[in-house]
Amino acid sequence: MTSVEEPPRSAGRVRDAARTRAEILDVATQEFARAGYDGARVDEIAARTRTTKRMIYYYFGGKEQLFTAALERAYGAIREAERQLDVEHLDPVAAIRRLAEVTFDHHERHPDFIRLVSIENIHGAEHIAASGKLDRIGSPALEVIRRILAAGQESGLFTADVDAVDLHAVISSFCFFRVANRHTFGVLFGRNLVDPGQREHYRTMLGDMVIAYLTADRAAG
Amino acid sequence: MTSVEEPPRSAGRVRDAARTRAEILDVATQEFARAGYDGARVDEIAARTRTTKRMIYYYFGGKEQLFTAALERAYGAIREAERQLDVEHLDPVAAIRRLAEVTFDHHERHPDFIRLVSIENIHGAEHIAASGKLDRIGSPALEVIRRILAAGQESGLFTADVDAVDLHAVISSFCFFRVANRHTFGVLFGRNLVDPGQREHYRTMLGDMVIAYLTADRAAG
Amino acid sequence: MTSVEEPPRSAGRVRDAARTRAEILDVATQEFARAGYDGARVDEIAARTRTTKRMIYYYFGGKEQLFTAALERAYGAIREAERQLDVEHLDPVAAIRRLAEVTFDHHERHPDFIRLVSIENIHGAEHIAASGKLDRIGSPALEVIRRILAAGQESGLFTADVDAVDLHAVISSFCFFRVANRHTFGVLFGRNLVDPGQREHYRTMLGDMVIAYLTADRAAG
Amino acid sequence: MTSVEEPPRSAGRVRDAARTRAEILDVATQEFARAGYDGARVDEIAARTRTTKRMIYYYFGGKEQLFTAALERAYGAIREAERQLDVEHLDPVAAIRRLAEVTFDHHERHPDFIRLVSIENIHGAEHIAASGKLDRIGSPALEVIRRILAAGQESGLFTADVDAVDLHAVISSFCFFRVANRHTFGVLFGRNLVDPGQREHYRTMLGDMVIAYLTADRAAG
DNA sequence: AATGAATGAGGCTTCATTCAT
DNA sequence: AATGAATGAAGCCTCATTCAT
Repeated sequence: MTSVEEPPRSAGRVRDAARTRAEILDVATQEFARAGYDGARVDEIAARTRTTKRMIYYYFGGKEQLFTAALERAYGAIREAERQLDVEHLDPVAAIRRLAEVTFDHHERHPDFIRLVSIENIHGAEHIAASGKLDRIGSPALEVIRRILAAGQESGLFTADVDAVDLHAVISSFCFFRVANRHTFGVLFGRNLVDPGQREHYRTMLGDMVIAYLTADRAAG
Repeated sequence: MTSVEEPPRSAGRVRDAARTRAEILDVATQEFARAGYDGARVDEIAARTRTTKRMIYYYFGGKEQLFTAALERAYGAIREAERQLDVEHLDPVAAIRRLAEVTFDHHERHPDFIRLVSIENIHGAEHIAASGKLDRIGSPALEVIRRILAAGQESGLFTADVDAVDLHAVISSFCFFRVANRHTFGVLFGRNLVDPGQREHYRTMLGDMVIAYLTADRAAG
Repeated sequence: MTSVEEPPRSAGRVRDAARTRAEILDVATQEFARAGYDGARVDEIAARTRTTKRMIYYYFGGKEQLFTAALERAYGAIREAERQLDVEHLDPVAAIRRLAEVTFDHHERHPDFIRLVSIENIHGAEHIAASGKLDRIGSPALEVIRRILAAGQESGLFTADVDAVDLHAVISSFCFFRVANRHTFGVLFGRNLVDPGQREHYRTMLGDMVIAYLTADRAAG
Repeated sequence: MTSVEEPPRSAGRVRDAARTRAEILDVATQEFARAGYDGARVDEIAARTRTTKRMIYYYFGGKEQLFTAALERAYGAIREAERQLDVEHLDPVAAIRRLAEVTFDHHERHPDFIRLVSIENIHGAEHIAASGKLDRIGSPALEVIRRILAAGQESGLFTADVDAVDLHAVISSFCFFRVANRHTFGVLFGRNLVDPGQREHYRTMLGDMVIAYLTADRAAG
């Protein structure tokens, strides 16, 4: 009755360990995002987990390593999303728009990731600098951008002088700001940047802006 | 006995008090910017001041109020910079470019303000929401943008469908991201967004992009 | 009715602070002596004091500084005892015997001091080395020994080749060992070195030995 | 198939087990000596061993038993050294000097043993008291001392009233103090008691002192 | 108006040990 | 006989704040 498919006898524990690690990482991400690095409470993370505080230290070593692990996982997710990007069949304009939308959507869907990155910047990026996993990892999107820009510039559609990393920065800026600064922006200007009813508006606007920039006749400025 | 010319007897003290307040605020801004709200240490702020920790409580009430005061002062500075903005004599394109540059320059010059805003967003903008001084204060830039957009749209130079707040968000996004996320961006992509040698490049790029967006033929997208 | 003798109004607090410090030091000495540096519990020290654990950190800074302070006070006490030493009027033999007795008595009366010194040696004397108060403080007894030896050697009573520091080491050895190693010695040899009934015996023995050594004809060995 | 010459199948393991035990004991001795009983870390001991922490519990039961085992082995070594003592052919004076030298040399060569004994005394000798192996084991040296004293007293060379255990205490005092308290003594008096260049000096001094004491005319004191 | 002294509450971490095979 | 994974209990310390003039 026990099929060969079944995991070995110790699998239960092993799977539990992996699940526990993942659970800790989930809760830690939320807690760090909620209150910042120093504001986050290891006790609180433990309390919202099926394990104890002790286990956090057993699995991760400490608060700092836990934060780094949460950051690594979050960056892994966006890299994965970018890796899924399939724009080879699209013309340069559509491809860039698609790229902007994927970036937009990922930021929209992962506000905690955005907060983690904000927090990491408050701390001078010390954790990713020391991570080894993230140091100079770049972004799969970059290679895609490079290919699209080359194609667009070759075909004469795009202005020739745009750099891939700069373009990535421009796209990220808007996506990031819209999520990261939504609170102060909302209070200051009375406008909710992440209002679902405005999502399509901003998504289009970003694409429009990038395309306009890439196809503009610089002499016009 | 005391002529009207004479300052009141406590004037020296009063001026000292004002100076002390300002000094505390300076140091607090740096300390909060350095380590985030919870990472900042009241002891550290006091140590780097000519007063004692007790005085911080005497003048501001507590850590939270001190943070709010620092934030209020920082926002006051950028509003002041925007108020200096004199673009009435410029054509819409030049005016928008000028506005973008002023915003760019202010962000460049006040990285601590940027960090304070990042931190405030980590905390859901609770301090400015409760501030009274900042709540819905908006931005002097906004009125300027509205006027420029109206002129540009009327003259047919600008595409008709751009909103002033949205444009402000776009400009702020890039200026903010470049400073706020320079650490993670630097480590991840090996590129220093605030490299002085690239400052003019990015300043121009922002203007180009905004102008391109405003003058674009949307049908092109 | 309140006489001028009375302490100023803030004296109560000040005296309380001094008393509290002293009380903490008393209890800390006992606790460190009881269990060694790492075995000692800050919580336990606090519990046996009229203050809280927090006050220990307020007054001393931490466990390590508390240990150092206890050590400094204990060394201060023996130096004071040695400073009381008045042997100028005695002949060299009686003077040396008196010195040995004072040393013997101080060790006898301060077993906690002995333990503190044992503990400090386990830790490589790092605390006194860093103390500043104790570093190379030497001992008042040393100068006394030097004078006695000089007198004794000059008069021909003492063998000429004995060094003051060496003699101090010899005297201290026995006094220290008798107290510090009484537990293992007792279990191993079934003899209580600090048995009150044997105190005079050991006190005399030490003097006899030292005198014998100082007055011996080395050729005899 | 298995000849009688062959070790039993488990011999390899058994020998390994014995070697592992010895290795653990070596490292434990160093670690306890380094930091005291409570300062020593089971993790550290395990890390410096080819086994795991779990094995320490498997072989010894716990930290306390491990300390006891280390102590037992160290005491076994000095007892063995004393057992090697061959002074039957020497005259009483030479014999006593030889005994003092052997004790001196053993202390010199086993500073970790000295530290273990210091630590054990900090803890009231509770481990050796409970050991069974060490309780009232005395010292082989004692019997030797007794015989030498008897011979020396009988021949009139030695003063009659010296007890063997007392003499053992005197000799041990100096040997022990010189090693155990070298750190505080060094810092306090600026003199290194275990300076190799002074070894012979102190070795001779101890012998001189003991002989002087044993041969002295008590009336002199 | 200004301040030195004191403090309650909670933070992160690490220890020796045992569970479960 | 031997072991990898897990853990309860407690450790030291530091934080923002208030007491009491």
